[in-house]
Amino acid sequence: MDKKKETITIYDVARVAGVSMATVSRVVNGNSNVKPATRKKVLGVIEQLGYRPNAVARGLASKKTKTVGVVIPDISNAFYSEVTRGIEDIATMYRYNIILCNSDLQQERETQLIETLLEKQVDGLLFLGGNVREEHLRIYEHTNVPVVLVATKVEDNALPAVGIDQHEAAYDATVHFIQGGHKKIALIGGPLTDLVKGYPRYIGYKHALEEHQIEFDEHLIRIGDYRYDSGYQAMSTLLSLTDVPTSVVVLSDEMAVGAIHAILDNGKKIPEDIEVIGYNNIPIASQVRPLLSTVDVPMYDLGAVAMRLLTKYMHGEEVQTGQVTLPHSLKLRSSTRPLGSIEGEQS
Amino acid sequence: MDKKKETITIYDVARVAGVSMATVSRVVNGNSNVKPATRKKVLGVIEQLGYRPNAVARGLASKKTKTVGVVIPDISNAFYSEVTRGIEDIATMYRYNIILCNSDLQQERETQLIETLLEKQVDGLLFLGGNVREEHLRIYEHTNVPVVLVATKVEDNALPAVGIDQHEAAYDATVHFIQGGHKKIALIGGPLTDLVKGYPRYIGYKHALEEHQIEFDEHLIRIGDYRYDSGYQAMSTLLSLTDVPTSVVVLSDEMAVGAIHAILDNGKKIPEDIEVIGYNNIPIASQVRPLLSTVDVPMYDLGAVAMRLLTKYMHGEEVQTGQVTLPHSLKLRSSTRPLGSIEGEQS
DNA sequence: CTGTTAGCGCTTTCAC
DNA sequence: GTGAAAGCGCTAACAG
Repeated sequence: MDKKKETITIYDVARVAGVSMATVSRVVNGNSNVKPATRKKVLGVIEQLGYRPNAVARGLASKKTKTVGVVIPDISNAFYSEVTRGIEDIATMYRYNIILCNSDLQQERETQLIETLLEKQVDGLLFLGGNVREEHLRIYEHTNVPVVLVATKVEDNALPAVGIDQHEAAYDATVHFIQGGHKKIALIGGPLTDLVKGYPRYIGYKHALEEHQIEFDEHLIRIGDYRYDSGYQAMSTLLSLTDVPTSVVVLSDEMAVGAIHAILDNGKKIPEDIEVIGYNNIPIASQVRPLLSTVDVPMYDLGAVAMRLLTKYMHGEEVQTGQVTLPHSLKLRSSTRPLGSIEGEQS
Repeated sequence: MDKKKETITIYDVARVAGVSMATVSRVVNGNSNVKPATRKKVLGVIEQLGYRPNAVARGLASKKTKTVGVVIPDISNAFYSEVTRGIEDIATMYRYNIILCNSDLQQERETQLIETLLEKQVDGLLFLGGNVREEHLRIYEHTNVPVVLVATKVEDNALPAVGIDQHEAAYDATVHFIQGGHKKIALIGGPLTDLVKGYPRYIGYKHALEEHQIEFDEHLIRIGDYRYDSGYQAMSTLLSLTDVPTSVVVLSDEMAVGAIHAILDNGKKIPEDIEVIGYNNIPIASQVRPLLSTVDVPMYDLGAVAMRLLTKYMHGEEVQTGQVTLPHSLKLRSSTRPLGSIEGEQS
């Protein structure tokens, strides 16, 4: 029997089972007020007819879609895909579906995606990375859909957010080198106009130097786009300095791997000649030689906590705006020397 | 004025603009049969009220959601995320939205996701990688929703699919080594029970040897799970052979990078001592030292072509079942020696 | 060009 | 426990 073509509805099930639509609806939704015998009969008919509930109709009638929208800047970025894993696991647990959308780092597309998601009547929205702009805020203001930011934040903490302390993480990485006796510590960072990552991390680096009376030297600063090539480029120019740095804090693992290769291609040794520390601890950090020391960011947890927060929010619980800060740590591998093994090569 | 709380509908717009719902619907949907003046007025009211069309209601009424579901085995796999890019670009072009779902390689979840997507009334379905099982086929049989497979296929070519010739690609890689004078060519592959990738690639390798009268040696075969660690492991055991291979075909780039590191950690040189060739040409292939030679698979195009095919299918055009095969090639970098530079070290 | 009128398939009071 | 009936917000004939 070919079940193609004819869509079978709750009405069909009701008719065949000899009950009302309401009853069928009750058993489909696990409502307890149904006599076991009736339930069994209905379930049988559902099976027999191959009935599949229409989520669109349900969404319209109940004004709930059990769906949350996730806007992600770049799906091929390991950081975000790991965060997404955390989101998905918790969403599955609470029986929410995810609509994952890729903004591809384009602002226009970002706004458009949020609009589309709202049109689709998602019950909640997770916005990852990227900059939250005026435009977004205006959209959020005019909707009742709960929004949680992940790995980004907004001025005035107007929205709930989950992230780490970017300033402190960069500070910690820099201090590690200072404690190792380094004086010439270079930085390969992100655009300083990026108020979420680039700038606060830069300031963290700077503060570390200041607090330890190390002179800040702007020649040791390079700005990349967080990707491999820019890390390679940046490191290459650093290597051409007359006074080559003895260590470098790189504010993304991908750039750090690029930097490592630039150093290696230059004939220098890691960590003997130059030590490198990355940021995020994505898989590639342990798939490169030497193994990359890096700031360990709890990516999965970022997603999981955010999704958990969102479920509370969607269920009407009060949710604080402002950031929930998750802990980070330093994951030391072989692109840095163990502390205590300092030789005297930095003047 | 706070637009929160009250949902404003097409009816509100109609009332304020002094027209009928039908007219509002027409302008929202870009129907040309509206007097410019009327259109303008309606548009004004929409703007003023901040009206946002309800896609759920529209979906119910029109029986079209302009949404396609994409089931992907692993979002953190670079291969699939690149394919997804291709899908997204074409989808955007044809004004379709994407619901991206991650099955996490779990079969049960795969089936469940397909069901959910169907409940959500997607207009089409793209199924990436993974094995298409009986269970799926049964679901597909009972629905009118067009399905296109990407980077996988099914027995009897029962469904339209887009992919490359796996057999030939592995064959080509192997032949490259044979032409380079190699006799001891190892293979790090995937499970032979995997009829989509593992097995056909293995057969491609085997055929290449056979056709060139090179003895097949099962000691040179290792099976991994396509990931870094398994590549490292596999290569390590290959390295401990009394008769170490002089070249190795690795059926995923991640495993290939693992293999490279195993070789390097073993103190051997690439490509001088051992040549390595990978598979897929994901970004990491050009972010490793030495740069990885690999089978260049048109990942983006796989996605783009599949999505294009699906749009045709959704628009009622006849679509052939069976695979559309896209071309692949060898991308030679520095983990292999240039052909013609053969020295005599293979006996 | 524009309005009227049925539904789309389901949930949800409100009765019984 | 179960049913009847009123929508949810929108589209799509059909009329005019």
